[in-house]
Amino acid sequence: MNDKITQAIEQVCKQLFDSDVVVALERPDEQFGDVATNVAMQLAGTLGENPRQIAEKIAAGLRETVADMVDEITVAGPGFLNIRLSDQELWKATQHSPLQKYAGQKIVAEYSDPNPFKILHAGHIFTTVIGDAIAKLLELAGAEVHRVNFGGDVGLHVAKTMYIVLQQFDGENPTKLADIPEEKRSEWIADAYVKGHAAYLDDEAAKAAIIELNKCVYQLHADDDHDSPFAQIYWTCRQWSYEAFDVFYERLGTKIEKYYPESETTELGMEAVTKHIGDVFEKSEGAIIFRGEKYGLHNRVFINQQGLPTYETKDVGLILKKYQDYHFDRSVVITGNEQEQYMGVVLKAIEQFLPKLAQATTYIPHGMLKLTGGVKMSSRLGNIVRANDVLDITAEALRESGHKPEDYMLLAAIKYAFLKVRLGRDLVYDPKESVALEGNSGPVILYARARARSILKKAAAAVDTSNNTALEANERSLLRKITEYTEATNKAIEELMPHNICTYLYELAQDFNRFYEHNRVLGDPREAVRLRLVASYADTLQAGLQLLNITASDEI
RNA sequence: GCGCCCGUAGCUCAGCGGAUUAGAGCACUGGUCUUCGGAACCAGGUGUCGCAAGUUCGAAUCUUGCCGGGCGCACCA
Repeated sequence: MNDKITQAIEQVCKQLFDSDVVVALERPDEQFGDVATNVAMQLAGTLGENPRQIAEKIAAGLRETVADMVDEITVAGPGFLNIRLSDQELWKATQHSPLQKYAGQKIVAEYSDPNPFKILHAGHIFTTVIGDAIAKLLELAGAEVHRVNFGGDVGLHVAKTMYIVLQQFDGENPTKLADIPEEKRSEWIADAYVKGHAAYLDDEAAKAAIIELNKCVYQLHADDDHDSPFAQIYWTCRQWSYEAFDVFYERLGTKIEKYYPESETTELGMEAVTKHIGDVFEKSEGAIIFRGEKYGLHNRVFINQQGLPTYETKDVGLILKKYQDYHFDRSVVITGNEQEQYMGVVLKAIEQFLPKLAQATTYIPHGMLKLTGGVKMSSRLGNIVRANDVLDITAEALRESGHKPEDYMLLAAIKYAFLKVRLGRDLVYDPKESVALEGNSGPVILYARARARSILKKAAAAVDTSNNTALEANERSLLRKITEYTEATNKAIEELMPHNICTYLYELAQDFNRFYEHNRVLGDPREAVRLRLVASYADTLQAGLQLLNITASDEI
């Protein structure tokens, strides 16, 4: 619909002024019309004419070419061109056709990134929900999306965990693994990490032992060792971590199709970095570094003094590995913004020897998750808020408000709360507010949808889809709001920011509530048309919720 | 010290260059309705849009400086 109007305006401008302006349509205040454009003001500069006069000329031309689609075309203010569509065109506009910005593209979306040998913390649930919503947006825009994550199965944190495990097992005794009950595995690993981390900080001997273990873990991978007692413990613990991730993702309603462990990216990374010592990387104090300061960035170590790859090199390997596996058109990487500058350095380094891969990468940083009261959650400290804690405090909030903490409601509350603020901002999470039955919350949207579905179920009349019934002003107003879904999703796609969807859904629900309060549907002479409105409204809410990966229910 | 991000009503946030009064929700106050799911609707009012300059016909929105907060700055991830 908008395409036709846009084309018509461009055509008229071409005919009248021989101008090739690109027309951008906006959504004006309702009193002015359904769509508007400021082309006349743009043209005024180049043509040296009064923008209002230009607008009048364009309006006259348009009245000829799009007469069948519009009710009224007016000129207002400094030269805005306002167009009021016909009812039929508005109905057509409820058939949403999202911007196909990524049509036919294969996109690898990396997010969540939990580390095996550690526990999932609150930040992971946040980043996973955000990553999921972005993946959904990419799919809506026509992409084939592959969801992957990246986690450290080698490195100091692994050595810290293994140090305590070995202590508890009285050495390399894999048979002791059987003593750990299945349901206690992730807690047990988490606990070992926390203790290992503390030992590393407090105890010099432990620190030395952990550094040694770190090398052992790298060696284990180099040797492809699956048989030694040490290796058996290592691989089993890694597997247990991955199983815990599977459970977590399933509960959140997502599926990560591939877990990239760092161990599988080190070789490719080392190869690439080593190959470019001299032209891209350089030696410094016994390490191999990238001199980011040449580009206004930080210098970073890629291979440390012991000859081991740092995270930087593993990330270089990761992008190569992803490309080997998928031959993607675009790689989207989503992480917390504390890594933003780090990422800048890695991408700049990659740009030096693989410019195409760097250009095909979209990095999306998001903010930090905080609890009400401003408590920040750290992944390094032992006293962290765990991912499950977030689910638990939300369940508790539901109970306190007198509701069953069913998962669909729990997740709707959490996901919506996480997604409703502009991407990039820190989020202050208030579980009470997230489950609130009023205000801009997930449960409110769920309820709004359930209510609309209930009306439709009770309806006796057939829905009037004829376009023969002229709409009343308040009906038309609601319909207009429903058609805005397309703009909301397009904006979300364009910016890759899901909060646009939340903002819109809430506005829509508010508008509907107002309409519904003052207009009867069932039993009213206008029931048939109004049912069509209610159905369209319910469908729109449903589409929006799906985009946010929120599951709705008809019975609440 | 340098760099990146952020600063909008008491609180949580939209708005991120255009239509002379900057919007929601929460909280607070009053009202409507024997309610198609009342988890509703209506009314009531607060803001030097951190501060100051600049660009523009026009700035919460762009630029610069300052103030305040968060994060990052070499062998952790």
